[in-house]
Amino acid sequence: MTLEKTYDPRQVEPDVYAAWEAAGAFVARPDGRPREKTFCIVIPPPNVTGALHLGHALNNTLQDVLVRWHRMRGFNTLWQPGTDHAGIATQAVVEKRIREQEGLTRHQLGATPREAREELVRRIWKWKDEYEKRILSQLKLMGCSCDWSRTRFTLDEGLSRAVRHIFFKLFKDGLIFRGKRLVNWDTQLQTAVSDDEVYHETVKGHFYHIRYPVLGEGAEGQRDEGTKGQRDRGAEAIRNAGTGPEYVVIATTRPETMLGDVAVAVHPDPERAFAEAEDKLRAEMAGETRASVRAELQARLDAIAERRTSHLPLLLALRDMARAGRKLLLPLVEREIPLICDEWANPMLGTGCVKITPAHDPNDYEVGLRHGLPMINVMTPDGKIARIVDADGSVNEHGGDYEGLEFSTTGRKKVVADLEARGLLEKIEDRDIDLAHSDRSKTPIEPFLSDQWFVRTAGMSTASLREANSACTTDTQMSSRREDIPEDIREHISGKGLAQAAMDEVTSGRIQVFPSRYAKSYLDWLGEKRDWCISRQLWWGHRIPVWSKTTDQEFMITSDSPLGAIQHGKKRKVVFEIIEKLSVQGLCVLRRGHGTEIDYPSEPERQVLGESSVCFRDVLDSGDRDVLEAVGFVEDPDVLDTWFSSALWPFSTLGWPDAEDEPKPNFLSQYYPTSVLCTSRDIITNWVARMVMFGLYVMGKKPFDHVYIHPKILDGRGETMSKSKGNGVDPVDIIHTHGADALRYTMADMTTETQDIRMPVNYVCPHCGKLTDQAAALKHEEQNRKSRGVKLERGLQPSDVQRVKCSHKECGKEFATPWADAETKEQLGLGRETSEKFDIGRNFCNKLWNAARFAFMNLEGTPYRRIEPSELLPEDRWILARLSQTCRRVHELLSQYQFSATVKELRDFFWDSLCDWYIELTKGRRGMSSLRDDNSAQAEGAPMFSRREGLPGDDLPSRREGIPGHPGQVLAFCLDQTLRLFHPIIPFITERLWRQLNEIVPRRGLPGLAELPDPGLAEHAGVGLLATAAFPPAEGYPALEQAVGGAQILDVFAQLQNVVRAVRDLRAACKVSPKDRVSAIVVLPPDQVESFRAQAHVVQRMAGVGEVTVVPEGSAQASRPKNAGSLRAGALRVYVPGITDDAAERARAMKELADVEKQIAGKEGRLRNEKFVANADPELVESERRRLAELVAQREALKEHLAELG
RNA sequence: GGGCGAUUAGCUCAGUUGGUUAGAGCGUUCGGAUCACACCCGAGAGGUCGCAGGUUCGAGUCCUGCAUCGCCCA
Repeated sequence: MTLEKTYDPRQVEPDVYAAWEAAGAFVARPDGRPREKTFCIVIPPPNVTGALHLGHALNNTLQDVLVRWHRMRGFNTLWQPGTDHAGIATQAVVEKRIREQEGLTRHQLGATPREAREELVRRIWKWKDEYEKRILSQLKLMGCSCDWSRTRFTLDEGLSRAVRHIFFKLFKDGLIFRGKRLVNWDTQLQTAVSDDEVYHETVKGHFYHIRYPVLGEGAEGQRDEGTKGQRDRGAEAIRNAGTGPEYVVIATTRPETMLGDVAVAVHPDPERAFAEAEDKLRAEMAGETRASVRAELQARLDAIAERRTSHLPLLLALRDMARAGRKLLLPLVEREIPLICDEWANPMLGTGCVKITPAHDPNDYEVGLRHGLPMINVMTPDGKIARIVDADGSVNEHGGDYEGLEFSTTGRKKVVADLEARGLLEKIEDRDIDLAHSDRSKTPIEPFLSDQWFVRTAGMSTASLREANSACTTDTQMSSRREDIPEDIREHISGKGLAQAAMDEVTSGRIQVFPSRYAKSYLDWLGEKRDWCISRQLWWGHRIPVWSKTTDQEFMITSDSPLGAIQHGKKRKVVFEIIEKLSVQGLCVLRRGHGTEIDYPSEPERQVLGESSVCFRDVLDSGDRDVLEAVGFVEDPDVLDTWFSSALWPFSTLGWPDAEDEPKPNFLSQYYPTSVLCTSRDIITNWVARMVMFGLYVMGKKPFDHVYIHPKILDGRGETMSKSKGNGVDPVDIIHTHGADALRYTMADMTTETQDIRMPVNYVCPHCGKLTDQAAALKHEEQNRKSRGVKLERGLQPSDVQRVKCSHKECGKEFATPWADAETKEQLGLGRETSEKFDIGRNFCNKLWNAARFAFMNLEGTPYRRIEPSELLPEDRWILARLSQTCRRVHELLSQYQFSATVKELRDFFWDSLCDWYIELTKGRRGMSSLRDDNSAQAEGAPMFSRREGLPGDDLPSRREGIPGHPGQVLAFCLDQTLRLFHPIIPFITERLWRQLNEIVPRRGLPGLAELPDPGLAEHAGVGLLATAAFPPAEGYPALEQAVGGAQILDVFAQLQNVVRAVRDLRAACKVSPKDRVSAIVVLPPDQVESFRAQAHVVQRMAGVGEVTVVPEGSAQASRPKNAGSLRAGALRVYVPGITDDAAERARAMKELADVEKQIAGKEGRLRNEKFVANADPELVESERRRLAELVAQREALKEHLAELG
């Protein structure tokens, strides 16, 4: 079986992966091995919205490196794979497709709401099946060594059960509640979206200044006299105002929200606010020297002074009016609203007064809570103006004019027009507005007051906790499962709060974060202990397992007996029975009173008017549903936030809750807590923090020991790659152009501790094969479109572009991008995406392939016998010392997640040391007899690795006698170790080469120095795969290192390398042809002469030197011959006679002299400095002196040399 | 507004607790069809380490301020 000259991944990867799978190499089995020898990673489940891009390729490459490394180290290893349903993202993508292809909304997919919902969900499952398949195949093509038999999906039955169980537990423990909250509302998708699904964009808008008439003192009384409804009530109010201003002017960018105004606020102490602003500016001024900045500060001070005159008196007057309880008349809807004092009103901005619309603005919402104001919602879920009600719930008689208009478009227009008609619009200013948009629908977000479910993450007092547990649960029949976690831990966690518990894991070091700086964002976020809104108004996801009913007078729940006390007329018995029956499976009841506050769980005996909710741990059968519905319970229509199920991933995938009842060891007991979570920084809060909270809460143990945060992949323009953005590059495209190992090698090589990795993207022209830069192509296309008059709101994304012109002049043909439709691809040819970056990996693989190929050509028949250290040549000793050192470093670096440094270390060993020096040196060696068995039929004395006659050095006396040593054994050993060390990073090629190595040199190692298990024997148990072979030891090979002279041989060889490089430099500078041999005279201290003779062949072979003469310093031959180049390396001097290009040699020597003098100057300066000599480490001072002496000697030699050159 | 990070060769990035002449890969220049590899081999050029101060015998590294860019949170 011979190897191709160039490595072709396509001929290797499929077979290798098939071999791994056939052998079950990735299948994990719980075997009770201790924690120290168990390694588990749960994959951050890719969402099924779309295919994976290079960001995922990075994420999964690094995980696979860690997993394979541990598997080879003999750990019981599990990499748990799976995918995530990604509620909103996936639903949005599928809905969008249905809209585009069929022109239907999700509500139109069925005759009834239930049918529509079922149809949409059915279609999303279809989508999911398609993309899950694609994603799993992408992971396999990358070489990921997951245990595929354990693949999970967040909506699987098992995982859904886990979701219901934890929801139930949280509900029962009083950590889940329902409340009205202001949320980010996507009016198109009609759902709340979380903050991280919102992006902000500055748009051109207006600042509307509106007059709100002030009602006269006692105006409230007048209202009762029946003037309500009078058309010109506003004008009347002004007349009634009597003293003080007639209007209050407020400014707003969203005038339509005024329909929901419930107050106008003014600062409680405007005087102080002015003073504080001025103090702050003066303080800045005091520390400032730059004139321009001072001028600017002064201008701002002047502006405040002016404002003091223009605005302050009015603001003070308004403040006093607010204190006096004066009211305003909200125009259009003619609602009386109070003037209030609140610090939210900024006296420095606009008019200094601010309208308060708690149901439509987050800040106003806070003000509303502070002042106990009503919250009037004036928008419908689909973004229209709602039926306007007033604070008491009565329908506002003027609201009809507006109801049904589009909220922020036609509604705004009419509001503004009507205000203008009434003379209440003072002015309109242009203004840039920061507007929140939904990432999913790209439409503006409206703050919206709605019912949502929350998880409480802050702590509760022990008392309220106990009450919560006793008041609301009926867990008489609960399984014994909860006892697995001691009650005090449960209580402790609930008591201090989930967030605090999760923070403590990190601050205590029980969970370590790499790089450590990311611990801060985790702690900062959790420190806010905000309630987590877990409901989403979607159809795709885990249905919230709660049924609710609005109660009336007859329907009562009391805490002492939640089962028996539900009364509902005649149906009482039925309800009792169903609830009792369900309670066996687990049930609890949450009481909730009126309004927005949660009436829970105090006042146990109070009659409740409002809503009762029942939570079920298990799925209801249809009979139970019917009964519940018959008595008026309604299933909650919402689904859970996707992160809720993701937060369970580390234990739900391992079989919780069922596994708790199974015999041990099982997957849960063996692999939880997992070892490391490997992800990118943008989901530290959404995901990592929540996994820790839920892991502690449910399992009583952290979910992982380490969190490793890797960089993000940016495209050529510096934008992060993302599925929804449309700039993701498919790793399969890279595998197509470069191979999976090249992809992985490059990924690992680029993974430093920085936060981002720039990845310029190219298209491969299908016509000429050359590359076209994507960023440039996009820019070009943008200009094209602009010149055609197309308006672009945002820059083009790769997914916006279907066709691109090859940027090479001689080609210039158009081709289709991966985002084009099938027809265009067919017509123009597909220009795949790739990146030149991956050439690094491809080139590396080819080098490895060829080095192995060379070795295989020469290693046939390599013996396996004991080697005495004295038989080894310097290069043998050196490469073995290097190998041992490399093993150690690789372990150190990988255990610190230093992937780039690991690759660099390995590359240096393999390419620079093994290929460029060691393998080159074996080419000059004879020694068939020692390479092969003595009784081998091969003739002795022939060159070992080269068929070429007359190599330089062949004529040396020692050569003819044959050089001792066992290069075959050493080389086979080094190659074996290299393949093992590289396997986690580039598994395919190493597996393939190792297979061949096993055929050619089945028994290898250095008996007596470093033993290796026989690949055919114990460690492989008949499998014979590198994927399950032993990784080189963490401590390297200490005995071997000692035998070959350890650190000393590294120094000796480094000096030899310097000599070789110096001679090569001289040859190149003086244009000596590579074909020509030169001779060399090496002058060195007498005591080193003998040992250097044993190394001379290195200089000969590596520097193209024919004859080496070694002479002691001071001897007759030690002076420089005529026409000789002169070089120096440490204590050693080299003359190379026969350099005929004097000018070149002079230039080279001059340059070297300048270099040396520069160094001398530096050292002299430093040593002349008494403080340096006094303060610096004495060893450092001494070495500086030594070095200076060497440099001075070198300078003298160079000067002499130059003088002779003339 | 608060936090985190970045700024080092033409490009992409390393640079450990401060200490030889600041490194690598790519690109570039010169030389090389050599017999494992031209996806290769050998040699070279290329940097006042973003700016301004400070600490120190000594600063790419530590401190302060500024500038530009990116991300996260308000």
